[in-house]
Amino acid sequence: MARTPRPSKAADKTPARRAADARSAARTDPCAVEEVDTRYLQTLMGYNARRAALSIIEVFLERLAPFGLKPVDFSVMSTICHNPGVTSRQLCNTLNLLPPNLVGLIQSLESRGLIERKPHPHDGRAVGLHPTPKGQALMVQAEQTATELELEKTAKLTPAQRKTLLALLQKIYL
Amino acid sequence: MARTPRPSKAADKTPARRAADARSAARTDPCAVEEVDTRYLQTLMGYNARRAALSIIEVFLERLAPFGLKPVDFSVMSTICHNPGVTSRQLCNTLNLLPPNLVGLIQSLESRGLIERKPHPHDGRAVGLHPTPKGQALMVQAEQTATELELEKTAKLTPAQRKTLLALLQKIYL
DNA sequence: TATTGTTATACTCTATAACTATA
DNA sequence: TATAGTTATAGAGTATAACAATA
Repeated sequence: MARTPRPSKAADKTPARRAADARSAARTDPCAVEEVDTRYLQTLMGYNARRAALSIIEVFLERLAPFGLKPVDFSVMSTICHNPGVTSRQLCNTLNLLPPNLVGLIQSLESRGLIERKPHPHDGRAVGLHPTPKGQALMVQAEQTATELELEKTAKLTPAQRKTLLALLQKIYL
Repeated sequence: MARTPRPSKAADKTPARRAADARSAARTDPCAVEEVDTRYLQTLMGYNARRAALSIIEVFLERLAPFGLKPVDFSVMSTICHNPGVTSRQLCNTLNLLPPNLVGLIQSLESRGLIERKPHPHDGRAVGLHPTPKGQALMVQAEQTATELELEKTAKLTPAQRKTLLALLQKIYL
């Protein structure tokens, strides 16, 4: 998954120096690139948010594999545990999932004995999703594992920076 | 892609009304969930970064569609334009892509006349990738469009907050 | 008529193994 | 032997259309 990019050697060159290199290269060596300049992409929030998310998800997949949970499974199970009786439709709206893609996931969680489906008290069309004791026990461990790896992946941030980052990201998608 | 969550019918209930419903539900209706609690997920950087990234990418796909560019195409073309002569391997290392997935992408960009492949001056195995004038002209417009939509999607942030957010995200994945 | 949940299905994205040509 | 690029392919993730049951 992660191809570790190695540190750039010329990252501390000034723009002027870099331009001069490019001009001189244009004479003797018009094609070779020493260091890849990604300064423009790094000004884009979408690019940076995606790279950061994938960097965390990569470790998430490894650490949560023993629980048989991928990111979407995890978010669904966590939401069911914190909201017993929630419906599929509510999960879709909350987690930005599509109903057809949730069907197999719910069936899988049910067949593993992690959740139960009960009739909804007010709406005969809907089905309430409830965690089983087994599911709850699993998620206590899974959430702890997730929280731990998150702290590792954000180790370069102070607690205040971490809190700031969470709040600013929510300003984008909420 | 974007499931525009349509406004829920109960979304305009007052907090007081909502709380009253919840209390009454707690007695007579133990299974129905009024509001979905996502406070735990919101403490996870991976969750928030992914949601923010997808929120931006959703608009990115719409706005960049006229240019025939998806996020990865865009990042590859942008990197080629800012680094004429860059190789596929360098693109993979820089953008965290896998070589086999880049092959078809490069061929597509070449067949569209946006880039040219030239022999690498020092390494007979490698191929230098160069933007054509057509490709450069396209990317000037595409980057401007991307920058504009990014500013829209981060409109709730002050310029200082935006700068902070970019720097903190890079602390995670770089 | 609108909504919940479902089925079937297609499309995109990403990942792995193996090959070639060159260093 | 190691690396750049490629081929073929498999798997996961995400998308749309249409249907049955209920409101």
